[in-house]
Amino acid sequence: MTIELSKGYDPTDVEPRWYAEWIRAGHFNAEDTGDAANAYCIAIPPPNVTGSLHMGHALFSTIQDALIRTARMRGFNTLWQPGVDHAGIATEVVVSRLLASEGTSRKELGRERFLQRVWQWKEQSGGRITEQLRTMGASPDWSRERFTMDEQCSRAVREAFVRLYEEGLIYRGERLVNWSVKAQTVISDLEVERAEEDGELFSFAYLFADGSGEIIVATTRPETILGDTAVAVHPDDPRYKDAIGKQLKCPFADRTIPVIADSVLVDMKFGTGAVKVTPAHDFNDYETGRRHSLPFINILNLDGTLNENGAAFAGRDRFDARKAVKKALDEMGLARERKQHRLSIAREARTADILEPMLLPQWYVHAKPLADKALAAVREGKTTIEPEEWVKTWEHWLTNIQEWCISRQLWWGHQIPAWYCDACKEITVARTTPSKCSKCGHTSLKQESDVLDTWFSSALWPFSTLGWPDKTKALETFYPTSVMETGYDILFFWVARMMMFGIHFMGEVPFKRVLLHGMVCDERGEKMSKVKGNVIDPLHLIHGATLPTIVEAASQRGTSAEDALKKFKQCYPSYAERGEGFAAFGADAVRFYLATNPPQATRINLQLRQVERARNFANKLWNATRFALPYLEPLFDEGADGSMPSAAEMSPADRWIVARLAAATEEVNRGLDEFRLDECSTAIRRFFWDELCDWYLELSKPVLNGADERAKSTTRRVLARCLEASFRLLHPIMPFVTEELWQKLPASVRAPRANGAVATHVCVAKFGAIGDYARDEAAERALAFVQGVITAARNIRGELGIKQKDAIALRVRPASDEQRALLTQYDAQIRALTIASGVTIEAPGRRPRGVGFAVVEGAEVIVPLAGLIDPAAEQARLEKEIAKGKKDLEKVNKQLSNENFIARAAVEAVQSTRDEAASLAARLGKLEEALAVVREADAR
RNA sequence: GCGGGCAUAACUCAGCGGUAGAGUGCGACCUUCACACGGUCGAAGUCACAGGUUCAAAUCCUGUUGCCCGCACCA
Repeated sequence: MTIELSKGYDPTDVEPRWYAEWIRAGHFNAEDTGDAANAYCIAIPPPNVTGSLHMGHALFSTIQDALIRTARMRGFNTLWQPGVDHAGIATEVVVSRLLASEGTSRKELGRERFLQRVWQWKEQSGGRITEQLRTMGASPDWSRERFTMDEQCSRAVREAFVRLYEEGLIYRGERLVNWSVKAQTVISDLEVERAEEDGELFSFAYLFADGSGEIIVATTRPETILGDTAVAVHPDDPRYKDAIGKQLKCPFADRTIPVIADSVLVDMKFGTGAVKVTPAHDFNDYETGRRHSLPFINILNLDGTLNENGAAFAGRDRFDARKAVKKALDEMGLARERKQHRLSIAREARTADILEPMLLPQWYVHAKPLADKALAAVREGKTTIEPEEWVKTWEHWLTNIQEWCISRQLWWGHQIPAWYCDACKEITVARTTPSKCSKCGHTSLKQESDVLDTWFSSALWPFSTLGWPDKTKALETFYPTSVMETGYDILFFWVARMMMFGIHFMGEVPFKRVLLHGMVCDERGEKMSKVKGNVIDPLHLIHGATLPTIVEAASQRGTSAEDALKKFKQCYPSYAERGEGFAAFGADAVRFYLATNPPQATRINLQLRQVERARNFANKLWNATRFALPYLEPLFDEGADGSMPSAAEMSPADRWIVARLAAATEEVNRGLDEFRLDECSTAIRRFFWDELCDWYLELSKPVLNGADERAKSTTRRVLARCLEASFRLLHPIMPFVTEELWQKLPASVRAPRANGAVATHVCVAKFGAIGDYARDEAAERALAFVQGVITAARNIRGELGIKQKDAIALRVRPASDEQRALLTQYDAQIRALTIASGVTIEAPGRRPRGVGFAVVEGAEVIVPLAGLIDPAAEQARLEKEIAKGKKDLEKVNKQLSNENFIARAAVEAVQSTRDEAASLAARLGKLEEALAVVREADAR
């Protein structure tokens, strides 16, 4: 039987096939065994139901899938818990837009019909991302997919809310919150996006009520004058000493406000040193208001218009009112100065609406006691955070924890299970809809219309998905989960809150390790956004796309093709200059590329050429296998022995490659355990490409094509085993190509499952473990010599410009019997790889004239140049070598002449330096002798 | 303002106490029967700057400069 592979690897053909096959085989399914010791679990950071795959998802799915696949191959009962969250604001925005396009609105439909509509939208177009994760090769247990709004998660949310309320950790209170007029809801402090923008600082005068003059204050929001309840000055400010305590006239209302002294709010050096105080519409003023017991005057309606406190401006929109107030002050002769001013503006992320601080009753979680426990858990090592740079940030945030506002004025979400009694106004909080008031027994109850923050349900995710509040077998098996892997940017949003709730409700941390990754940015390090026109769709990299398609997807709708292309080229200069689209690089390539980035990087600057490089690596795997398969034919026979040969049977090259495999296996395992996928990918790439392909395959060719059947059999098995082992090591990062190629190998060389049973797929074959293969120092030394001779000869060829077609008559003078034997054994290989007509073993004696010369491990490599090139060219090359050798030797000698070094450095350090000096000196001596010969020849 | 991080080859980044590494890019040569998505050879770095600790510092400490990220402030 002969398996023929096409010349190049085509991921588009391979990837979908294997995904379907894995699912069919049920390999991703976990079991609720109750055996926690053998369980491995990661709860997916649930993507938004509105979302579609972006680079961030591609990154997390690559990392988590690699960890999950490794654990599965190692024989753990592995659960990657999938699901999406309901994304309160985002979903309402999406569906509201849809409704607007249909000429209707949320309000028009009413709560019930609106929610029906959202569910309908969710069924049709929500959760597209879970399909896309399949394209990435992600291997969660899809049979357990959860949604934060499904029955199970909703029950957990109600239970959590009620318990926290009963424990006094949830309360309703009136505080200043960030109100979004456009989104019609409050948002939490964490979700506020601040940016510097240009604005105007407007100054005007407050007149004293007694007519004794004025105080000038400045503001960027003149309409808030209507809510002012004081003007503050610094108590130490001599300018205003007499003003303190006096009353000022409100320009638009029939009331007066006091001048107060406050050293916290007022910076004497800023502006006039006097500040208007609007406690109901500014966070600092709010605190000031509380300190001085000032009245809180709310001037805004929820729709952003001014309310009855807005006097003449009542009913006008906040921004109209601003203009009108300025004009009015102008007309009253109170306006003083206008100047351009940079200020930081708070906006809501989804709608870009300017947020208004407003005084509204909301529900809060009293976070402090929960945060203390989360803090302690990390300090006590119950949960580790990696990379550890983030621990300080974690500590800082949790020690300064703010109350968590959990109510949102949305319809889409978990409606708060609190009921207000019409009769006594008391609040009844209950798991199921109560029939009467818990206080007065009245039956006229109305449920709180607000819903909970999406993060509230997400915070329960690691255990709500496993069946909490019931005591389930799944919880017993998989809680605490093994790892939480996510972007550092949601350390607070999510990780901290999961920790708080996990510890509180489960009595145990929700995960043992927190692994954080960075943000995928464009080539220049800019965050991806449609505004910048630098968004890359991972699916375009996977399936291929033309440049116009890529560019169109990169930018906002409505951007001209020309502009979009210009922006794109700026963001990806090194790639865009080619003017090409993407070939279908495949999910494996995208994964491999993403895995090469170290986890400490807060930014991963997308290098499109590197994705290409990763694709090339897949092709390399393919072609190495394509080369090997015909030679492996005997291993396909019934009952063929595909075992790894014993060391005694193997040649030095065989032992060497197995030793290198052992090293790679070690590095890959270490990399995985230390959350360093970059080191895994480097190690496996180096082993496969630089060692297996560049050396072992080349050295094996003469053996495989030769007549020595025993050597052939050994090499065949070593080669097959190395390929097989490589595919297993690489599988967690490049699942598709490794599965495809592993399946093509003879069954006789394929590893079984971790439990010894036959593995039908590489995705369940035993993962390579440290100790599976033997290190072999003698073989490494031997091959260093053989490779050294070949490299030296190639170097002479290359530097002296010997033509490829010209064979050299290589001569080597070995420094030991071992070297002599290796030269004989690898005669064919050395000839082939250096394009030599022969390798003559040179007896000791005088150096011949007219040769290229090099020293390798004490042996002399001699390349006669007669008839090929002018031997004089060798002089320059030798001089360069000698100069380099002298410099190295000088450095080492200097160190050895330092008495302190000899006396104080570690014994091994001194010895290795001495050895180094000796070998450098010997080498230099030989090179100098060779140079002398060249000069002599030249002089004649 | 407070806190954190980063400065290493043209680019993107590893290395974090014992003679400077990778990939890309660059230059030269090669279509040799796995792969041009390839092969061989080569050029390229006072490891930001200034001090200190050490026998030894890219690596540890201090300071300076320049970037970046949080948090706060910006009337």
